[in-house]
Amino acid sequence: MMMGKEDLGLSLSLSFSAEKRTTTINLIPSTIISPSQPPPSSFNNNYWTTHPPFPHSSSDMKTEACRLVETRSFLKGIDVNRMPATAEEEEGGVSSPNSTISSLSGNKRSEREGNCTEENEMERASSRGISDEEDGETCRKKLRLTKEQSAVLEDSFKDHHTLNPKQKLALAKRLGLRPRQVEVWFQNRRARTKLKQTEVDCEFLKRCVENLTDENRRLQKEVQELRSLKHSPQFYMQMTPPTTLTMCPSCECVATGPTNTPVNIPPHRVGPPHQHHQPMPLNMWGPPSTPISRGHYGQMDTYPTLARQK
DNA sequence: CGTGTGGCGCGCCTTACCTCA
DNA sequence: CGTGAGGTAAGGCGCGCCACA
Repeated sequence: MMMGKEDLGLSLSLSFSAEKRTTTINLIPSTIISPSQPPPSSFNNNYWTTHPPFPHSSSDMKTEACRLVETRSFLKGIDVNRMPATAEEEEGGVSSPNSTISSLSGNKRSEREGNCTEENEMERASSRGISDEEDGETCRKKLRLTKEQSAVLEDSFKDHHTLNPKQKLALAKRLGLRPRQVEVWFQNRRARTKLKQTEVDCEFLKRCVENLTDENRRLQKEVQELRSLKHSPQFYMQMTPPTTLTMCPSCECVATGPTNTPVNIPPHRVGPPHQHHQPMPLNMWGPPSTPISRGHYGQMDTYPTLARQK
């Protein structure tokens, strides 16, 4: 259901061609995933192909690598995520497709606030060894997931980047978390993933810019050389007037004068006499009358019309 | 069948907390 | 021990989708 939105994001992300998108996507697993972490199976799934990149800070590149380090600290603290009392109640409410979370998010704010102020918070606070006084002051207490919880969530994330209510409930129950916590974790995880994707895409774009700049330089240099060649008298003397040159639009063979005798016939075109189409004038000194794709240019060392004259 | 409404999940941005150097 | 930076759980808000009246 969110795919539409994500697809929209994709179109917003980068104005890549489809090919480039593919290329970018292929870059991801090796760049994003920390060396100690195998690429998640979901990379082949759908996420990367449907999730767009956006420019963000570069700091998040470290996130994944830091995750392992960071989880160290999880074990240091007390397990603050014991199954809250309300979790069971929430599960009990799952009878409709909307289920728990729906009922939770139905009153999202009140639910969150309610959880914060009542027994959940009490339990969380007590599990962290926080006194009641502290607990009463602020309802927002940072909960750190344990290493095991994070690992399970990561595994689950590899399978699917979104959870349906049943999966969420099951996961929450398994981890001893509130469904809302699981939901939040997945939301944040998706955000982190997207951030990293953006980083990769930015790098890719940078390389593209560099390559294009280089190529632009090269082409300008080439134009310079050709211009100087053009003004060389020796060059003129060896040439028939450009206006007499014609090229068959079909086979692209160059013919000179009214005889239409093709010159410079490519080896692969040697064969039965070719019926040339209406010859088109070949202007050697200006740009091609019809745009030529980069790919076409890329196959040649120099400007196409001149290349044929060599 | 088109329309208004409420529920729900998500993305995005932000805040608050936590850990570490 | 204090402090700033970085990471992350969670809050808030808006949006789109869907079911239903």
